[in-house]
Amino acid sequence: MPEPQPTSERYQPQELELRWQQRWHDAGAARTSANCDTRAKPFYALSMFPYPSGNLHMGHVRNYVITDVIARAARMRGHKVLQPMGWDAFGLPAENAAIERGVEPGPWTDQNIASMREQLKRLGLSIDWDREVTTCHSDYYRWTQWLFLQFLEAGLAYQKDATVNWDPIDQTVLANEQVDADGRSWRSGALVEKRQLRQWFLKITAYADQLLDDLDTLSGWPERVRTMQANWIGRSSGAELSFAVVDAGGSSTSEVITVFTTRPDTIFGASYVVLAPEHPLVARLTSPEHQLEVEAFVDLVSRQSEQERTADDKPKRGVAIGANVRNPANGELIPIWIADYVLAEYGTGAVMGVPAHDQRDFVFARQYELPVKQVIVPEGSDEHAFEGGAFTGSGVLIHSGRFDGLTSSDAKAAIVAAAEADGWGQGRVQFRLRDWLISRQRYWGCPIPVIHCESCGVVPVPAEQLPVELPRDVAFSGKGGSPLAQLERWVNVACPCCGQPARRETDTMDTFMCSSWYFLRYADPQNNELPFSKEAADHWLPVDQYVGGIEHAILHLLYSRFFTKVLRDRGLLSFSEPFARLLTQGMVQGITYKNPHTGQYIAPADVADASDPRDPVSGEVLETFFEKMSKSKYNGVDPAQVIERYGADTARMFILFKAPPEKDLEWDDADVEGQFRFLQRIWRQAQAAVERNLSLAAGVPAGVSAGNDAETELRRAVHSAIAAISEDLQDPYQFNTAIAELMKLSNAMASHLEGCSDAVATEAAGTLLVLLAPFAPHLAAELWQHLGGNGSVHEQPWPSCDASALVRDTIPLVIQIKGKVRGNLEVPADADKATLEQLALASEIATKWLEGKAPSRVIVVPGKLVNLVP
RNA sequence: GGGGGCAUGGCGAAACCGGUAGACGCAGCAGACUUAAAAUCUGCAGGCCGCAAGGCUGUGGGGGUUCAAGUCCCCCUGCCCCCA
Repeated sequence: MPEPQPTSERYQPQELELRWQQRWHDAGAARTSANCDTRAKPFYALSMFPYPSGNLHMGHVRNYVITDVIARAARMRGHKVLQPMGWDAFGLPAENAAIERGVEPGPWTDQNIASMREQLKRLGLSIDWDREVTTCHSDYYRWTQWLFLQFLEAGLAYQKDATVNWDPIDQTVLANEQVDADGRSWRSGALVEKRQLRQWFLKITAYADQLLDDLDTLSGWPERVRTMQANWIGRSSGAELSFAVVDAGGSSTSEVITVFTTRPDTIFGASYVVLAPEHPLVARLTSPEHQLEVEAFVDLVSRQSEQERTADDKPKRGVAIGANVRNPANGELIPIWIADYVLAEYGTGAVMGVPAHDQRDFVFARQYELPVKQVIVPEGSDEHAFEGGAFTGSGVLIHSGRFDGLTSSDAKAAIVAAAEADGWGQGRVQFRLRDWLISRQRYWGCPIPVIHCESCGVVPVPAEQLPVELPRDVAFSGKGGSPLAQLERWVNVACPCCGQPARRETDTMDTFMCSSWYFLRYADPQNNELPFSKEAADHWLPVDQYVGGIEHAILHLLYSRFFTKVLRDRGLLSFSEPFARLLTQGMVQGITYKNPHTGQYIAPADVADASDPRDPVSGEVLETFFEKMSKSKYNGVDPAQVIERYGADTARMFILFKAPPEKDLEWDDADVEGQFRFLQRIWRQAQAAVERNLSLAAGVPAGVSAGNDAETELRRAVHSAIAAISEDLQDPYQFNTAIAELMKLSNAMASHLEGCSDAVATEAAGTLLVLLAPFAPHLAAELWQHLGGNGSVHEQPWPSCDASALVRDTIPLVIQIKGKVRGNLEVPADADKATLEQLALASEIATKWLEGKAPSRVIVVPGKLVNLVP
């Protein structure tokens, strides 16, 4: 047994970290008001707030550690920083716990929050907990309701019938994610039915153009997130064209089918028209002899999901309804069909079938032997052969009357113009984006604050009566619809308008509503008059850096952008985009073992030899790979255990060093160990400095100069570390290389410290701690104190690079012969081109490789290389 | 099928604006210290040939531009993500 060393001589992260966390808490170090220097520029660092499951996992840790490093670095650079935290606390898990275990959602959630908050605090994050928000507390959701009423007043919230997933056994509505791939309820196992129910929507489509166009202003967002949003919004320009319905005798009726198409240039190729089975005209136009067949088909389709209906690899099915339309372009009579691949919600719920130039129409036409009429040929080529499918590209029109010979794009304009002139169509922009369905038939959500009155209709709950609180003591059976709807004492209420008996709305809101504005509440969390004051919001927002998972790249970010624009138009804000910069961090993956034959996942603890992983039962060789940590794969690593063993600083350093932030990160215990060793090494180096009586009482010394080689080398290491880390902490964030630079500095200290003056050694040690502070805040603070540092290391100004320390007298000049490196030449750093050329030509390398001949060409890159081309 | 991304040692990765590929770390090997081990320290390390000096080769594959390509352009393969 080795002698236990005195405490101060050993790195004991657990004790030290708890001590500093307590001290920071007592001093209010992370409170925004505490660093509220009015001259300082505000910086808002935001992590996506978590659902309080009760368990902190590594994905959270990565997210918050990244944000914390950014926040701490910003503080040291003189910003006043807002780094808040909160809880996205409504949602299904709490309600499921209520159904399964009879615990009330509210207290259950609060307990989870309490335990997760403690786990979070152990990470040493500089979060201002005074600004914590919890979406399921009425002092928050009161304002979610208030904001809903803003949407209602603006005409942006409305009700309409929509299809929901209905569980016929539990008599309840299911969310899409509660329906499995076979279309069965996750709970009852019943085949889920489609039902029409009156639901609340927000009119996000009214902002589709802005949401799309403003993506171009988000230069601080990853390109791929912007692309995903643009695709989701899906703006396409085309035309609505009207086809008059023709009766059995061949004369036009008053009915008209309007189709949406992005290819008006192909209208002469239309050989039929397809309605969505749900289209309102279907019932009216179906001929008596097709009645039975059509009804059966509509019924069949109603049981399919949208994905099944539109998937490319599924056969397209349909039936004719026994009526015809006249093609307005050429007067031809073509039949009306209904088919599963046409959706009622998209466009007009009707399309023209052009089999020659649309792949789905082509498949459909082949199946039902409908004519394929080619009207576009590829430019400069013969007619297209249709064995492989439709020709969907642009080309030149044929068989299109007076439009023959036009290119597709000219023809689109010409045909739309003709349609507009003759009254059978018009140009139109179509979006893929649909209005946002916010109704949930659930208890554990924010109640929609309206009252339904027989005489007054939909009446908003007056603002002064907010919040509409969720009732307590509710029975959760999981059956019979929303628990709120079954609670007569809560539902029955007097109409605020006329005082007559009325009924509360029993739907609650989609939790995305709560998370679409939480970042605004952080700016002004205690406000009792408004969700936030305009001054506070405009002061802190837009968020300078938002950090979170790519899984929110579409919905959460789109809804938040939508809220921001609506609130701007209501005069509540004066900016248009909530998040100036966005970092989407990669997943944390764990090592995963799987038996390739049985498909079973094996826990790493059951694998005896990691270098030859085998099934503990059968001895079969296992597949080894990295996958997102999850319980079912037994590949999770518990942050609490890592912190207990190595401390939060090691966990932070490992996560930041192992991979660049936006890439997936493979958890590796050996690398964690490596980081721990690195921090221990810094500890020892600092102890050596203490023993040498170095002191940081006067801060990191300035104006230090080098007198010998060791000092020159060390100062160069110090200042190139400052330059590199400063760079790595700026927009493309590269925490992994920043930590590599810290390691290089530590290595340089190990090699040169002995030969250095106290001044140079102190500069190096002090700078290392200051640069380390954002990454390993506890250790940096501790060692700063050991060295007698004045104040907190976290309040030190970010160091600036002394360019003179980087200057070299000589540099190694690379000599290339015809682009291949053949050697180095030590040359004066300031030598000009001509000198470099002479030195290179005179070198042994040149003599050897040019064999005495003069080069035909010489390229000189000063400071780098000379390339001699024979 | 459409859109986007990625591909570099045994592994994670680095490489500014085209200018010495593999920084930094993990794993590994050798040495020092130790009775021994651990820890620590020092050194080696893409591959091939060679005792060595040195040479050849090398960033998924093929082609191109250039004095010079991991980096730019074209084609192909594989993997991942999003949308259908």
